[in-house]
Amino acid sequence: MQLRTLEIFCEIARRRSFSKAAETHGVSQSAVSQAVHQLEQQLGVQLIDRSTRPLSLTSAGDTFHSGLVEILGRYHRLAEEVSSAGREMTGQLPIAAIYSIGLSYMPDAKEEFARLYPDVDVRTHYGSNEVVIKDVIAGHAELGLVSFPRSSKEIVAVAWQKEPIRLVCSPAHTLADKTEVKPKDLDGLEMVGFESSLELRQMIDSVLRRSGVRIDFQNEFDNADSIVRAIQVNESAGFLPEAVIRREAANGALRVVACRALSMTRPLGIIFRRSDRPSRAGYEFGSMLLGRPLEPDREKRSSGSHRKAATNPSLDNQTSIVA
Amino acid sequence: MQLRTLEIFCEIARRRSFSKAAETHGVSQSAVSQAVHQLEQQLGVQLIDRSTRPLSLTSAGDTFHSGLVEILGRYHRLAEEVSSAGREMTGQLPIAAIYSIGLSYMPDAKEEFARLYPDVDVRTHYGSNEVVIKDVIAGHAELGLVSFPRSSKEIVAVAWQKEPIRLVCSPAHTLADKTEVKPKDLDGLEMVGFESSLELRQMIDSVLRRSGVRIDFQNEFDNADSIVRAIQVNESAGFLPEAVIRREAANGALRVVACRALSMTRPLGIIFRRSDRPSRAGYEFGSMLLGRPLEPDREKRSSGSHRKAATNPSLDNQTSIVA
DNA sequence: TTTGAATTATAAGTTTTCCTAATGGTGTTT
DNA sequence: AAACACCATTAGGAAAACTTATAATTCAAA
Repeated sequence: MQLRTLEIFCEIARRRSFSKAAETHGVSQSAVSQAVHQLEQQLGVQLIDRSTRPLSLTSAGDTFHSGLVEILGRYHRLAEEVSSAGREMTGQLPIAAIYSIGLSYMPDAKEEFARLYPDVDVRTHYGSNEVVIKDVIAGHAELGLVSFPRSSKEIVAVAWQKEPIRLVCSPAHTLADKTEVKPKDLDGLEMVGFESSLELRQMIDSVLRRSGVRIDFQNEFDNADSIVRAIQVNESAGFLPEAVIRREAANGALRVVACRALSMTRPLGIIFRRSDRPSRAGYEFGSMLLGRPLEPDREKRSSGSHRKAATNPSLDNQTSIVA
Repeated sequence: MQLRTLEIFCEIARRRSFSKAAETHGVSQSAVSQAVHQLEQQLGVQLIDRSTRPLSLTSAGDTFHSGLVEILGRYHRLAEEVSSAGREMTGQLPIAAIYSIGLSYMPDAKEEFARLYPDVDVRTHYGSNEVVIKDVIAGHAELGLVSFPRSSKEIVAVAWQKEPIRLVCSPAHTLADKTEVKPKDLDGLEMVGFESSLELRQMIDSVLRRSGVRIDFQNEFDNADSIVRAIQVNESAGFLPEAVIRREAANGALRVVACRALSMTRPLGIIFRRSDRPSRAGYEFGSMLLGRPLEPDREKRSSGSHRKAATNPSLDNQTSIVA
C-alpha cells in the first residue's frame, strides 16, 4: 500500500472530487481513479459512493477517512521530527526566483532571514519561470519562486500571493494624461507585450478577449525588463506585473493607468521537490515568506453553503479579475 | 513512500537484522537494503548504524521506530475495522490443505466451526503442499494448511504447530518387536520414503546424515498414503508424520518404533494471500485453528540476554530435534 | 594477522507497478 | 434532450521495485 494513495483518498474526501484531488497531487485523474479502486479492492469495501454528484463517502469511507487524517498527521509529525535531526540551520540555501520577484521581494526577505538565521548562506539565482522550475527539479535550488505555480509529480506548489498586473505607458503616450480609462478606450491600440507562449500573456489575451478589446502587440519579449525599455523607447504601452514597474512608476519614467474592468492578477507561488522535503532552512525561509507554515495547498471545504463562486472556477488558481 | 517499507524497517528494528526481516517479509535481502537506503535518503537521516554487529538503531532510528509501531498499529486496526464492514460471516469459505492435515485435523475443525458459524459453508480441497500453495496464490482457496510454511511476496505464512515424525514399520519387520532403538540399529536398513525433492525428505536425510545413519530408500513416493501401503506390502519401514499413521498405529497395522536421538518434527502452518486479507470467516477459522488471532509471525525479541540458542538458528522455522 | 563465516552494499537486468493519454459512460444542468 | 462535468476503463509506456550475482564489511577464530 502506497502512502500516497492514502493521502489521495483523504484529499478526495476533503474536496469531494477525484479530479481536484488529482490536480493537487500532480497526477492524472485516471491515476487517482485507479488508486482508489485498488484501495477499495484491498480493503474489500466500497469507500466512495459514485452514484451521486458530488460524490459522497460511504460509512466505511467516512470511518476510514477520519482515522487516516489522524494517522497521516501523526506520521508527518514523526517524519518531520526524525528528519529534522539531520537538518541543521547552517550551510547554503540555494533559491531560484523569477526576475520580478527577485527584484521586488527577495532583497528584503534575505535581509530579514539573515537576521533570524545568520548561519545560513542564502544563494539566489534568477531566471525565467521555466528555468526556475528546472532548477528545482534538478535539485540546484531547494525552493523556487514562480508565477502560475502548479504541482506536478516532481513538484509541490504552494500559493503565495496574487500580484496585480498594471497597465502602464510612456509619459509621452496618449493614455499618459488619463488616470482612469475604459476598456473601449484601449481598442485597437499598439502595445508591447510578452511572448504569446508565456502563461501571463495568455491570461492577458483571454481577459482582453472577454472584454472585447483588441490590442495589437507588435513587439513581444520573453522578459519584463525588455518590455519596460521598449515601452520607454517606443513611447508605447503594455501590461506588466506591479513589482516590475514600481520604481519606474515612482520616479515618473512610466505612468500607471487604471482600468478597473481589466484588473488582473497573476498568482505567485513557492515550489519545492516532492521527493525529498526541503531542509530546515528552506522550510523556514518559505514559511517566513508565506507568513504561515510551508505546506501544500489545501482548499478549505465550503462550509455547508452551496453558492457558487462568482469567478470561473476553472481559473481559480490561475488568474482572477479583481472587481 | 511504501507502507511496506515502514513495516520492513520496524521488522529490522525488532530483529536487528536486514536478512531476517527480509525473510519474514518474503523478499530478498537486497530489496530490504535498498528500501532502507531509500527511506533514509528521503528522511535525510541515518536510521541504522551498520558499523556494528548486530546492527543498532541511531537515535533518530529509535525515535522513528517507536513512532512507527504506534502508527502502523493504528493503521492496521483501522483497516481491519473498515474492511470488516464488507465481510459477512456467511457464504463459502474455500480452504486448501495437505492430505495429512485434511485427514487428521480438518474434520474436527470443520465441525467446531460449523457450530460457531452455521452460515459459513466451509469447502475443503486436499492436495500436495505445492498444490495448496498454488491454490492460495490463485485465489481458489482463502486459507492454506501446509507443511514447512514460508512467507513469500504473494503469501503470508503463520506457524501453527510442529508435528512429530515417527519411525514406523510393518508388524513383520525386524524392528517391530523393539520399542526403542538406537540410531546405529538403523544403519544400512532399507526403507520406503518420500521423493528426495520434497522438503520433508530433505529434512529427514539431513538428520540421518548428522547421526551417521545410512538408510537405503529404495522406494520413493510423493505422498504419505502410498508410503504407508508400501510399508505394509513390502514389510518395510519408514519415517512418517504422526497424523498419517495414527489410525494404523492404533489398530496394529503399523508399529511405531521410538528412536530418541532421531526425533524430528515438521512445522505446519497456515498461509493466505498477502494482497487481500482473508475474509472475516477465513480469519475466524484460522484463529480457531491457531488458538490465537491469525496474524503474521513475529519473533519475540530476546530480552537482554545474549545467549545463543542451542539449536542451529538457520533451521529454526524449518525443523527441530526434540531432545 | 589471516582466514572464514555471516552479513550488508552494490550492480545489472528483469518484473511489476504505476501513470498517462485517449475514450466511453453516467449523473447534472440548462 | 443536449451539453457539460465528472469518473471508469483500456492499452501502452515510464518508473519503481525486486532478484540474482557479486563485492565489501564486520566479527571471530585460527
